[in-house]
Amino acid sequence: MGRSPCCEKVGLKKGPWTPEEDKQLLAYIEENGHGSWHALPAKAGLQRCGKSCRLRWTNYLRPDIKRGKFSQQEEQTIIQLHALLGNRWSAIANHLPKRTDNEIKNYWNTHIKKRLAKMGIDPVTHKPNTDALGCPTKNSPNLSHIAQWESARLEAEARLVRESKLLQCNSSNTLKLPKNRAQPSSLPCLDVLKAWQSLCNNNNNNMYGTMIAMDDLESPTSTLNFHDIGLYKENLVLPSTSATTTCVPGHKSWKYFAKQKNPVEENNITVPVSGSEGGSWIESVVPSLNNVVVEAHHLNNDVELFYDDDDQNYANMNDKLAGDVNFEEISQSYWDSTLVNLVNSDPYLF
DNA sequence: AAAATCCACAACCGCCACACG
DNA sequence: TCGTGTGGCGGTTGTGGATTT
Repeated sequence: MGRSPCCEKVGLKKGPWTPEEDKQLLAYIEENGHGSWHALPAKAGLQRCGKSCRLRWTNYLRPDIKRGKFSQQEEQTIIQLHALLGNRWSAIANHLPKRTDNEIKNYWNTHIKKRLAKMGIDPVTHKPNTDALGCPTKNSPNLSHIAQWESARLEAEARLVRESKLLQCNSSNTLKLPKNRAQPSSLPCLDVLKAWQSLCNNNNNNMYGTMIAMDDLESPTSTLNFHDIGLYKENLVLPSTSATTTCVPGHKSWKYFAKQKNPVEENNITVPVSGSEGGSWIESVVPSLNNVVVEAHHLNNDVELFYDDDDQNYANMNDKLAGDVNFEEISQSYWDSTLVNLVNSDPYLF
C-alpha cells in the first residue's frame, strides 16, 4: 500500500550513482545475490534506499544488459510492439532480449515518438494523423515505408474487425480462465475462435496485421488482446521433442517447446486444427484481461505445448541458453545435441 | 566565448498488485 | 478480511553534455 517507506528516510543519498557505489553494489550482489532490496543497502554499506539500488541494478549494472544504439530491427520491433501493447514497457522489454523497459521507454520518448510524429503518424494510436475532416495532415502525404506499412495494417485491421463483428458471442462458450487472471465481464468468444482460425489458416506470414485486428475487436482499449499470438513467430523456432514437431498449420516455422505433462481438460475452447500432422491436436485459446494464452495438447503423446507471455517462458528459456543464442538461429542439430536435454532435465522452464 | 537551448538518458516519484502474517 | 511490506511499473524530472544563438 502506498509508497515504500524506505525512500522517505532522511540521510539517504539521491541522484547519480558514483563508480564507487556501483562497484559496491555490484560486488555485494555478485557475492550474495540481492535478496531483499529493502535490506540490501545496509548490508552492502550503501547510503541508498533499496528501491534506488534495485533500479540501478536492473537498469544499469545487471551483466545481461545490452547497451548502446538500438538496431533497426530492434526499433522496428519496438514500434510493432507498441502498436500492440501501448506503453507497457516491461512487456515490450520482454521481447527485446537484454534491453530494459526504462531504456526502451527512453528510446521511444526521445527518438521513435518524434520520428513517427514527423511522418504524420500519431505515436499513440499508430494511425495516420488527420485533420478535423478526416483528411491527411500536411505530413501525411509523404508517408515512409513504415507509414505505408501502418496503413496496410490498418486496412487489414478494419477488414478483420468487420468479419469478426459478423459473429456473435455464444454465451455457452464461457471460458474458464486460469487462476490469477482477471476475467473480463464479457468475452467475444467466437471472435476469439475466428481469430485463432484465421491465424492458423493464414499462409502468407502476414500475421501481424491479423493480430492487431483482433486487438481492437471491441474498442480501442479492449481488454482482449491477441498480441501474444504470433509475436513469437520469429522467436519460437525451437523444435519440440520426438514426433511432436507439428507446427501450427500455415506457419511451418513455428515449432514449439514441449514438456511431458498430462493432458489438461480445462480452460478450453477447443479448436481442432485441421491439417496438423501427428494426430490429436487441440488448440486452446484462453483470453484473459491482458493477453491470450495458447495451449496445444497432443493427446496421443501426452505432451503439452504451451506458451504464455505473462509467465515469461521465453525469458526463462533465454536465461537457460548458453551465450547469446538467438532463437532464430537454433538449428535442429543444436536442438538434438543440447536443448532437448536441457528441456527434459528442467521441468520449470515453463 | 558565453549564454541559451536542446537532447538523451539516468534516476526518482507515486501508484498498484501481491504476498504474508 | 485487513494491514503492512515489498517489488514492479509507467510517468516524470533532473542532470550533464552537445549544439545553437
